Amino acid sequence: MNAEKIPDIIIGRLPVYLRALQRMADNGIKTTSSQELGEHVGISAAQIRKDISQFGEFGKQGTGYSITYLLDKLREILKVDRIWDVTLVGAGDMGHALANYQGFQNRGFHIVSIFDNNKEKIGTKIGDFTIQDADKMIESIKAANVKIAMLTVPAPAAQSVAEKLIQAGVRAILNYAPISLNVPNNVKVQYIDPATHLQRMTYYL
Amino acid sequence: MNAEKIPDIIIGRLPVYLRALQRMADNGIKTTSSQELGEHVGISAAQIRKDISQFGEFGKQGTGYSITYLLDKLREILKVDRIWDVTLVGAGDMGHALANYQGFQNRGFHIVSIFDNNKEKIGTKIGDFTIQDADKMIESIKAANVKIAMLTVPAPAAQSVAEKLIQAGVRAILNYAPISLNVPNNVKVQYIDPATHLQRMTYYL
DNA sequence: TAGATTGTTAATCGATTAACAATC
DNA sequence: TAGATTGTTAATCGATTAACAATC
Repeated sequence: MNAEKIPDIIIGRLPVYLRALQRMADNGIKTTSSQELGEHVGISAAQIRKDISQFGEFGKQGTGYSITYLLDKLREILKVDRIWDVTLVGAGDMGHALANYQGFQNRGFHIVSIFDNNKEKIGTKIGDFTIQDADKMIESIKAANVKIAMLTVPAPAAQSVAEKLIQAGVRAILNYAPISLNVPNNVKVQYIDPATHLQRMTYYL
Repeated sequence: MNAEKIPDIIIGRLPVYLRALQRMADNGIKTTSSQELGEHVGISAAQIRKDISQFGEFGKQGTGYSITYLLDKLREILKVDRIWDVTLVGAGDMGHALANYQGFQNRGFHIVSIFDNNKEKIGTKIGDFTIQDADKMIESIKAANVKIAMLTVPAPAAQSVAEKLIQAGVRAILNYAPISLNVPNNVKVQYIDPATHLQRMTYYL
């Protein structure tokens, strides 16, 4: 792997490649080309080759890329060649949906705890999980050394909960609350807000 | 408004500005500056001024932007100064969460129908909605002239459902299925895949 | 060998930032 | 008037594309 700094925009495309390759592998395909992969993900072949070549020479002239080999490499680069523990804060509808989501396990993630501050929810179960008291969140996350959180609390609570998560050692937050979070440089945030995503499309209608 | 083509990357930031401004307005704030707004959303003041100025001169030197005026203008530009009908396809956990989501109404969207192909779900209710038979989807969407869909079906079904939606006149798809969709140029897609979003952050951990 | 496709370079294209005159 | 902040220009920075030698 290259020691130079890799632009964030490239890192952002790798999971898309990974997902498409995983799907090809599931379909029993052994080999692909930058051309073919590009058609699947809607990105130019040149860009895919350039992105991948930032990390090494993973292809072969004339034949393209071995899918399983490239999958291994991409997983290694993205550090999803392991299973990350994830905590979920906010046991509303969205929290329930994420807790029941089957797509995490084989993509590198495993939910280990769920927190809420609603006294009526605390102690009840979602699937195998017992909803825990948000007051115990910091110590519990610290003790379990969890670095990733999904945040599905109401917008007015999101910033203060995020600060507690960071205090507890969390370094990556998937934020479902419809609000921009203020976090230090060493903490990453990804935003999922359906209304915002829809508003990115209405302009073109 | 300017007649030149506005880059997609700028359009993508406007909903973020809109959301932050809406929040300021809710807090009773009347005026803001590019500097202040930038601190809220994590974008440089220069970029915010440049983005906004693509569409007109909405600020005043010395005082900044009137929040309600800028809100109106951004809503107009993004075409969310109206309510868009949205259909929801896939009545799983994620579909339920979206159906119950309270955040659409005051941001320009209104769910009008829910479809699924599971015979046991068809006819049952989610909130006020009766789940409809996916076999009736095309004609129903056509008749109602719905242009926006949220897709929460399993990955293997997503492409073929998307094609039916497009055939029915849908031009914007919010895709929750973990797969890249192949669509014509006149159709917009936004992707929400929690695992992909998480994988964009693990690289940095 | 002939054909295919990579990895990489150079050229192009586009986005961001810095700076400041204009002006409220 | 003095101070603040916009809108815009020019400079910088970064990303994408086209092209092709290398090579499987």
